[in-house]
Amino acid sequence: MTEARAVKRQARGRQRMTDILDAALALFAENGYERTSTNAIAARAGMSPGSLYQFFPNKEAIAEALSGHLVERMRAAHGSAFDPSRVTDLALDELIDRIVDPLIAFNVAHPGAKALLANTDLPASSRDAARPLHEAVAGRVAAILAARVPSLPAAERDLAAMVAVRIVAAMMPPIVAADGDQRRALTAELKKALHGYIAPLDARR
Amino acid sequence: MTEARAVKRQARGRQRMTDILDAALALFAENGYERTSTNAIAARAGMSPGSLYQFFPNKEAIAEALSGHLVERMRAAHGSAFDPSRVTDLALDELIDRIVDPLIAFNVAHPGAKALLANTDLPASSRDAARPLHEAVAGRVAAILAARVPSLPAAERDLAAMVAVRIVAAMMPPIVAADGDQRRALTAELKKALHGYIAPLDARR
Amino acid sequence: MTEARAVKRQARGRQRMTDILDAALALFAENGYERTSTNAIAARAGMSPGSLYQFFPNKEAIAEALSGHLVERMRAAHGSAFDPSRVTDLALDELIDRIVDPLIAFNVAHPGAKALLANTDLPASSRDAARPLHEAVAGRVAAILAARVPSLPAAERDLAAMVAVRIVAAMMPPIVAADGDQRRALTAELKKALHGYIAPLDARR
Amino acid sequence: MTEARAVKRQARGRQRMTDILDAALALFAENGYERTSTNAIAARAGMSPGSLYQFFPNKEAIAEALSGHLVERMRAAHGSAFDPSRVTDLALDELIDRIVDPLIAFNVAHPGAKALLANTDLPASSRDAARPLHEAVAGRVAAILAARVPSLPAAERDLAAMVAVRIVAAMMPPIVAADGDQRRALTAELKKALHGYIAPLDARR
DNA sequence: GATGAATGAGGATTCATTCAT
DNA sequence: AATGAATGAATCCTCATTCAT
Repeated sequence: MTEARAVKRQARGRQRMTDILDAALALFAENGYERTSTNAIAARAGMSPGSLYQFFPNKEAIAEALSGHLVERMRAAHGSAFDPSRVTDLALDELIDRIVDPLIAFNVAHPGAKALLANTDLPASSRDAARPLHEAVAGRVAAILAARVPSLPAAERDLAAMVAVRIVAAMMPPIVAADGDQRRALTAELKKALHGYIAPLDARR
Repeated sequence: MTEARAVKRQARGRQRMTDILDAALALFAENGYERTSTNAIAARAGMSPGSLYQFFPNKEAIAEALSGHLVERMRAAHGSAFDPSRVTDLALDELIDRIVDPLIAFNVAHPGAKALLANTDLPASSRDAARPLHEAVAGRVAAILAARVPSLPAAERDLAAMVAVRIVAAMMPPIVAADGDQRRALTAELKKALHGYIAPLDARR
Repeated sequence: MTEARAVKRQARGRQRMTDILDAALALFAENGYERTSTNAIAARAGMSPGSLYQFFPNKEAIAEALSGHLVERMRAAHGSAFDPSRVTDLALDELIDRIVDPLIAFNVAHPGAKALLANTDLPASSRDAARPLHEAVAGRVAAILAARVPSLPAAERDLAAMVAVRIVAAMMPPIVAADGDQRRALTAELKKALHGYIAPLDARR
Repeated sequence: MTEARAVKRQARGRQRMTDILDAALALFAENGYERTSTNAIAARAGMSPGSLYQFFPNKEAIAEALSGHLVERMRAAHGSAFDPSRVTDLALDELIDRIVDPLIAFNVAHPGAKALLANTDLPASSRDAARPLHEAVAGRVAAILAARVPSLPAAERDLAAMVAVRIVAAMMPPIVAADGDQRRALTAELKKALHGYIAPLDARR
């Protein structure tokens, strides 16, 4: 069947795209965006440069797609980790655990991610590769705040969510780089910081 | 006088070095380290490529010197801003104001600084261009904490200082980018976050 | 056929390498190694600078390959020119003719060769580009001497071969530069010089 | 006195020129002509680049002057070494000793000389930097031959002188590079070669 | 005369991208 | 669709030479 073949082709195409993104993630993390050549990405992905350009029109597009890909994966990892409807039942510390722990787990699992996402070393267009991700997480946090403190004005709430996310992002690199007790200690500090910042708001409910 | 001439020459040399660093700061901030060519730096600094290389042996050295330069300037801006001996007399909020406000003023005055200093986009050697700066500030913060809460174990204190500095650094880009009310609002949030994190420690004194 | 294509590709690759070496030989001979730019080599070879670097990792490698190439070609030209087993039957003058004439023919055919091979103007690594060639020829000469004068101690024989080769090399530039009667006259002198040097040794057999 | 001052100035000028040539000789010998920068020559000569250009209009002129300088020095070294009027009284071997030994002594004393003089690594114009020197020595040899074998046609005699000089030049590098027994052995071979070549001519007297 | 800072053209090399096969 | 050879603009850096002091 022509259709079956088309399906297979598409599947194969998706796989090759994923290969490219995986290769790019690894190489960007190792050497940075600029110091990674498209030829190197193609080679690591097991294809020719020409093939790579059948999936992405240029290097920048790879960075953009990669960041989108990571956002999705992180969203997935995070979203499934706790039940948003029960958010109001939880103690603040418990809530923070449920938000922060999966984020850390994800970043530990994809150590390249932070390198890419925290990065200024990107062409202007994808400079804020991290933004969609930040916004995705901030949106969740804002939603949670809205649920817990319905009286909080939207502007205040969104601002607080943004700040919280920035604090998390700021602590992520040393957390990922550390391990064992070090990582636990840093994680504890991050949670203290979040608690200190959010508790006054949370108290208003 | 030969001596007078030597003095003038040196002054001119220093000026040209500063021109280079200014040009580099501007261009690194605009386009990142890798996307900035040494020829472009020379042109922006009003000199030929050859002249630039009379002051710096290579591109990397420019980045390093620039980061050192910024660290010094920031240290100066910050250090002179308040009297460390009176640190124990101040209310925590007052203290936070005195630490944070000059940092923000400096970063606003040198909008390139954060781009460079927060940056991963640097050759390995100067990769952590920001570290000396972070450490300088963290050191000050740790000293202040030590003065205010002598009972605090050194390790705990240094960790807290590091976290505080990271929170400040994390909030700097949007603060610098914003202005007017926006900037004031963001600054207020930063201070709330610092307060929330530090108050429990500060209470132990 | 994939195989046919691969074969064709390889042939093309070899041709392009030869083009590069030919261009380099011509330009090195005209202007010397240092004054020859890789871009000029590429242009003369009818390709872009980038292509050149697909065949050689750097300029030095071109010089090395070129010298190897010339050595091989000269060895071929020389080696096939007379039958080594009959060496003992020949009169000395006849022998000298059979050695010298093909060397001259080769150098006349590749006027760049001497320029490159006699050359000190080379990066240290290929500085003695001429050595393998000298050694190749000296080795042949030594073998011939060994065959003709078995009683000759090896050290003496090798030394004599080296000297003979140096005499030949020393006379090559004017011989190549001259032509007609001039060249014949110079060639005759070279042969006289070789005869005068070797005859006493040869007499010992 | 103005005149005394002028004399002193000139002496000083000559000294500085000599300094430049010495520096150039050393550096050319170490790194070759192209890899030696005029700035390096000036520095080694203890002056500024600007001053160097008061004595020589460009780099090439330094090479040319250097070669002229060496020719003169070699001529001096050689010329004073034996009495040309007694040339006919000497045995051939004795004659060869008296010609060759001072040449070797000179080259050993100025190891840079051969590097420069044998060199193809020079801009076209001074490419044959060695020619004047070769010609100077060849002229002496021709004169000696003329004195010993008056019947020898001029053309034949000049050709023989040229060949003899080339043989000497060809053996000079290994002789200079060797030392002790090695050098003695190589020198002996050189003399054998000269003897073998010249004896038939010399016999005609 | 001397200085040495300044110049800027030029050179080796890399790499994002294209295109003939 | 895939390949990988080919491209050539762009990069960092050097150095012969000039010129204001």
